[in-house]
Amino acid sequence: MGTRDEIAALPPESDLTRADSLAREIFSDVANKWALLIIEFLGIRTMRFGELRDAVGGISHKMLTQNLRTLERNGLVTRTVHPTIPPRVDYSLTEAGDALRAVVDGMCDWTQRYLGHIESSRSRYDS
Amino acid sequence: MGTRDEIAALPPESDLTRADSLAREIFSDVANKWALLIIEFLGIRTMRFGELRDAVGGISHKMLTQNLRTLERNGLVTRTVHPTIPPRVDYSLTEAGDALRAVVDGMCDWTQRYLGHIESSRSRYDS
DNA sequence: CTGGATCCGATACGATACTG
DNA sequence: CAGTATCGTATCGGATCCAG
Repeated sequence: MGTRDEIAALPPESDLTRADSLAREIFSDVANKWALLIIEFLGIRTMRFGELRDAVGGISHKMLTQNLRTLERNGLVTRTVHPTIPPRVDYSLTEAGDALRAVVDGMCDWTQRYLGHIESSRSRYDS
Repeated sequence: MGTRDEIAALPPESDLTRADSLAREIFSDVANKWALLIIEFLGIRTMRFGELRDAVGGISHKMLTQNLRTLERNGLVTRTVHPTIPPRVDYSLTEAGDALRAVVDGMCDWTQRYLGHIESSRSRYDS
């Protein structure tokens, strides 16, 4: 009765189609360059603020603190302050953070694997 | 003779530590909210420009075209123009794009799984 | 319908200076 | 050493108008 076409034309289904606004917000929080890089490097081992800055590389003091605060608020990173002089602060992944790290690992692997493919695609496109 | 401590203090190893600037640039291209959402939805099926805009939701005309161009340039998305009136343009994932989609799927799963965890962590942090 | 161009506000980001 | 605050600048991103 003409409904087949309409069904076929319906919007697609996926986790994010069904997701509420909170899921979208979290996805946006997490799907950003600095947050993922921080997760990736903290996955190697617990690090101090300065170590993390050097490891990530190219991130400013301000962006690092800002992203670490968001990560801490979302419960992906724990912040341990040692009341010494000079102060020492250790950052490490929570269980949730480590689970995300596994995903980011996959993304790093993907980047390595398709590096050449992407490079040649770019030169083709730019010509 | 005292080198053990220095070795222990060396920067950590990881795919991204060894990565050259190109890998970093690609990672930055890919690790952004809109690009990942587009990849995720195109993974369901080939879509036209308008369908994709509706599916992603909340993305502006400008951001969609802009991100699609970058995705196309990097060889993650193919753009097929049908010379009809009105014009019809289909977007779909390449093999590289589909490989990335698998990673993004993992990220969507992660979001769903830790949604409650993150929500409670936030209220704890905000108090 | 798709897509480019432009204007304009929001915010991401870097540099710097200051505190404990 | 770690963190906050402030100031510019650059890029992000939305709204709108016009063209094929």
